[in-house]
Amino acid sequence: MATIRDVSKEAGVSIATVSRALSAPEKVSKVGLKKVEDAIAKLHYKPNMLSQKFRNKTANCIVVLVPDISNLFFTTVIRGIETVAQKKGFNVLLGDTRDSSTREKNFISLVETRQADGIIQLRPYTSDSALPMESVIAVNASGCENTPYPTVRIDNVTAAKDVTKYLLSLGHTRVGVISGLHDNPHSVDRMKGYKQALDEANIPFDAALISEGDFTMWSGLNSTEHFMRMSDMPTAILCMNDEMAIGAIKGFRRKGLKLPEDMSITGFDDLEISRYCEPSLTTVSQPAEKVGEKSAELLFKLIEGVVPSQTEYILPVEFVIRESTTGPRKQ
Amino acid sequence: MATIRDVSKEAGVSIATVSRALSAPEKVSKVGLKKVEDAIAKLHYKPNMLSQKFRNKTANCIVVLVPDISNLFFTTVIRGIETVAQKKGFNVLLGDTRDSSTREKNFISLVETRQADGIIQLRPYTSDSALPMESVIAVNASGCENTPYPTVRIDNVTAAKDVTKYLLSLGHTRVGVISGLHDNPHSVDRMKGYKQALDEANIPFDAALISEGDFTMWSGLNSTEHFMRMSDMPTAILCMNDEMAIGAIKGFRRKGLKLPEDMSITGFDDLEISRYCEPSLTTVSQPAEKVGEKSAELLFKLIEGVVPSQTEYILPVEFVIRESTTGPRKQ
DNA sequence: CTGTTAGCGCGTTCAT
DNA sequence: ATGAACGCGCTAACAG
Repeated sequence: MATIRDVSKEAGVSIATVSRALSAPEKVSKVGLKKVEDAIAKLHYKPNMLSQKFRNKTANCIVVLVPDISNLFFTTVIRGIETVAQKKGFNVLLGDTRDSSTREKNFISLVETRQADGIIQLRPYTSDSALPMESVIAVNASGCENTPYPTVRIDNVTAAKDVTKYLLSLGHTRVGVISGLHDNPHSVDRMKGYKQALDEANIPFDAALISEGDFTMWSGLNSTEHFMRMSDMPTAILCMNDEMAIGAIKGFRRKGLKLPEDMSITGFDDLEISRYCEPSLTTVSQPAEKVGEKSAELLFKLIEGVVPSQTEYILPVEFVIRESTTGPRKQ
Repeated sequence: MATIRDVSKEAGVSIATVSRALSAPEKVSKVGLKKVEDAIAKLHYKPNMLSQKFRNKTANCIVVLVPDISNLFFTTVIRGIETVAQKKGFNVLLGDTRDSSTREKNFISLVETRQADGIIQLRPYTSDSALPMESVIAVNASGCENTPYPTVRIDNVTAAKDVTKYLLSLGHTRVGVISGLHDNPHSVDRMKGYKQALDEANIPFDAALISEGDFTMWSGLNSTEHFMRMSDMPTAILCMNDEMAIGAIKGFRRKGLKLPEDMSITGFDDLEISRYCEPSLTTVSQPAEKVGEKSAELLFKLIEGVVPSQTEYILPVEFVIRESTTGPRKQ
């Protein structure tokens, strides 16, 4: 492993000249430059970035905290982050937390120990999330209401309210919900929107219409059991993400229901797959990649010490109507 | 930012003692340890890992080169890699190459500049992939036949052959293929298996039955146009991955075909979603997470300088029969 | 068990 | 335009 010293000897110049040739070539004479370049080529010299980082006290690296790397929504956000990081010359460290706070803490300590310069957290804030804001620069992507640090998010409440209103407008009066875990902030916000829509339509809230899932396809499928057992089944189900909606579709079909005639289903996220399922999914399209880009831009501003004009960005969503929703059957 | 020197002053001991207290506490007296611990707590000291890495000449970091981070198959492999890396105390840098060789080269140089200790490449080897093996420690996950460096893979040829044989055994005689790009090594290997099965059954190869896709759902859907225009359509289609199979299902359904009665479809990979589509997908289940784990274990051996007993691991696949295949309609 | 010393590879003064 | 010298924070000898 050739070092800068080896190059300087080979080129017959000082270390400082080699260093300058690399970082500020305009400050080096033509001949000097040539000698250095030749020596570098001959020795196959590559600067030791570990040393540079140490010297410059910057890791040029950010950590992305993701609860589940095999979740399509998250990976799309990550792609947006990657795009911006790339432009800035930063690397992205993968922090696959798997909902373990121990693992999360370990990744956070990467910043505290200078192995990374900042964090983007891809899960809604909860009070136990314990990001030590005083020692760590962080941005929350896909946040919720009341996130106490910089965040890029959508308006979950309004989005869920709009979906519910749409279902009501089709003539549904009993609208079921397959929610995420009840204490998940996304669940909380979306449930709030659902209730608001019911309220405005003077439809009483019925707890029996809520089935708690955990954002997985399996839990969506599983929830259909609950609804099928009801004597007065809902005619439409609002699912709090696309995965659960896909699971629900599978579940209802297995029971012999015709979709969407017997049951309207809506999702949330608009994964690419949702266009291809049968029936294709009516859902809320989140600008996942944009969320990633915006979060990264915000984080880099913070890292550079710029005080951003806003610390909360609410990105617009788009409600996409496809085949999985229709009016209720006439009794 | 407190340094080790600050701690040593605060504790009234030498720098070396602090260092030892951290890395080899058994070599420090109880009182010394206590003093150091108190000082650390008081100063909120966190060791500068950038410095440690520099000193130890190891980044404790590996790069995962992935063509597309929003591909479910890849992310599952990554999860396996992450698990093992975590155990080893290594971090995972995300190298989202997006099939750009420029980007790929940049990530490779992370190793050459000591920012990472090794690479796992999640795409089949091609001669242009240009991994400089002499200067970079690397493992290829999801490789193909004839990969010239350590690799963990499945037997694509046999797997595709088995799928084809299964379709033939159901009575299909015209079996179509939706392939990946024709020069993609996965496509090549799987096509080889397809042809072998035809050969053994004495069925002549018909180029008209091959439609070239690019492993995306969209290309799968698009390929159905080709088959629908044929006067003698195939009765079964082997898709070279699940995404294209899902796209194909959508396409055929739109044309009014009944699945699987009018057309049997098979996939490859066994994504989680494939269990939930309609009809659920008959496919080849790859041990994606295992592939990731095995690759990482192999890479760490290489990093540690251990000469592994094998440099090629072929992991078993499982053929999963679900609803998307049946015998051809009687004429 | 402890402290002193000498670098790791690089960038950056400050002279020349 | 160039070089000598210092130090970033830490670990690993060595000597005591």
